[in-house]
Amino acid sequence: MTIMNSNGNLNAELAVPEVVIRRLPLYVRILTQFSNRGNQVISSEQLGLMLHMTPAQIRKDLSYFGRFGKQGRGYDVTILEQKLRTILGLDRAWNAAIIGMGRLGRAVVSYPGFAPEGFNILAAFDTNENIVGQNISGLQVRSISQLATIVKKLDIKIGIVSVPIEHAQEVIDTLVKSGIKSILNYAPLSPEVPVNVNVNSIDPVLSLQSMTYYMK
Amino acid sequence: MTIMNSNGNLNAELAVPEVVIRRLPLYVRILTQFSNRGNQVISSEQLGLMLHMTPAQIRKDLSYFGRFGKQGRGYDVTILEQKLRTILGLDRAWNAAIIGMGRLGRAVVSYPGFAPEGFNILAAFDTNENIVGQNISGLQVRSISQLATIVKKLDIKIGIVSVPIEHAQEVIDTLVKSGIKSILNYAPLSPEVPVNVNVNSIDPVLSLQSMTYYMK
DNA sequence: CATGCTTTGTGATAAAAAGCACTCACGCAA
DNA sequence: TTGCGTGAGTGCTTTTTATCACAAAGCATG
Repeated sequence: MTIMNSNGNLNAELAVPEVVIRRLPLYVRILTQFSNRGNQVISSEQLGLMLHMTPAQIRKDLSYFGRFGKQGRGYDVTILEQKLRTILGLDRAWNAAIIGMGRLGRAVVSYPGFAPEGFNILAAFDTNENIVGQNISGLQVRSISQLATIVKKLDIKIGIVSVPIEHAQEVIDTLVKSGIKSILNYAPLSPEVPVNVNVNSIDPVLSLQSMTYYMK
Repeated sequence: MTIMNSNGNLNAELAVPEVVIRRLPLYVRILTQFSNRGNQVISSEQLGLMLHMTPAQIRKDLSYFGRFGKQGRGYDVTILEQKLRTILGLDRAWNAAIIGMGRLGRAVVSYPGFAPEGFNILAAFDTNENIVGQNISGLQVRSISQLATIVKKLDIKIGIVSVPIEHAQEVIDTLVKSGIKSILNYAPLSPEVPVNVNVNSIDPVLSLQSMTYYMK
């Protein structure tokens, strides 16, 4: 992609702030809803109302990637959705593997929200020999020793970590060694990873623990 | 609490930024680990290493609430942990109710991470008459029509929403009407709530959708 | 095809957050 | 006791993020 920066220099790809990237999926979600309701055009004001943000912020965010709107009119819902999906890499499917098939892991693989968005959990792993070999939600649980092989064979790009905290860092190291660059982590720790690896942690307890501050 | 601000005015309680509040539970977590390993003192540098943040930021964050450290030495692990727990309101237990006892709701109530941190899910609700009356993980599922009554009776302060997106806003409205001020939301939407109500959403799909941006 | 209304895209400005760097308190050792 | 090394607390600076406000573009209407 070629982007012109404010000095007029070509090919000086300006880094898009991570906060902006984290908001794009929200826009995609609203656009999908809007298009399902049959709307063809949406304004930054409408988007802002639905997401509780200012229209200016939405326009700024979008302006990092191009000019998608029409003055006096707004954005074409379908086109903008498609553009954002392409920018985010959501115009294709992504294969994932999950490590840790205890209660949490079982819940994650049975969660019906991933597949419709193109995230396919194709392999499940565990260290516990009692669990290895079991069939859970259509997935044959494999030994973690096979991770690297399967990652290559099935073109897996995302690792989902749902092991107890004691094993989490070790499992993450194994994922990194297998070439995984994106990790969704359910264990309550701040893992150590190389800079070129992306970890995103899901931690409902942290959410609760900050909410209580305001409950007095 | 009495705080002196930079102008020397007393009782001018300065608002603590929300980002700071969201980081405090991370500090608590590390302090607990540290104290379990038998360490008595920790420095902002050590904390920063474990959490991948600068020592200066940690000291700044803590300085919103008081002076807890000793120069040349660091922070007393136990004392700091206790102070932060008190600040966050974690020196007591909090009762929660969950609404939506489908697959996701079942996973949430069986998650063993809440109770040890003092978050007790004392009641479960659903709209589906086939589910109401069932006993799930020791909880008798009740009809949503009883929500307000039970919230009062059991002193419930937190609502956990694990219903499908179609019912989420409606359920959240019901929680708000019952006097709930803190909501942990698992449904993929940005809910509409009054300003005095706090919603925190857990959304693994959004995490994945922003990670894919960097996977190219 | 002019006029008015709407809404984008974006420099400029403001606000918020993070980081720097220095002073001074504390502990320890000689 | 004095001197040294360490690390907290904090004013100041820098960086990042959000908001403002306005020119220009598009559409509708007569």
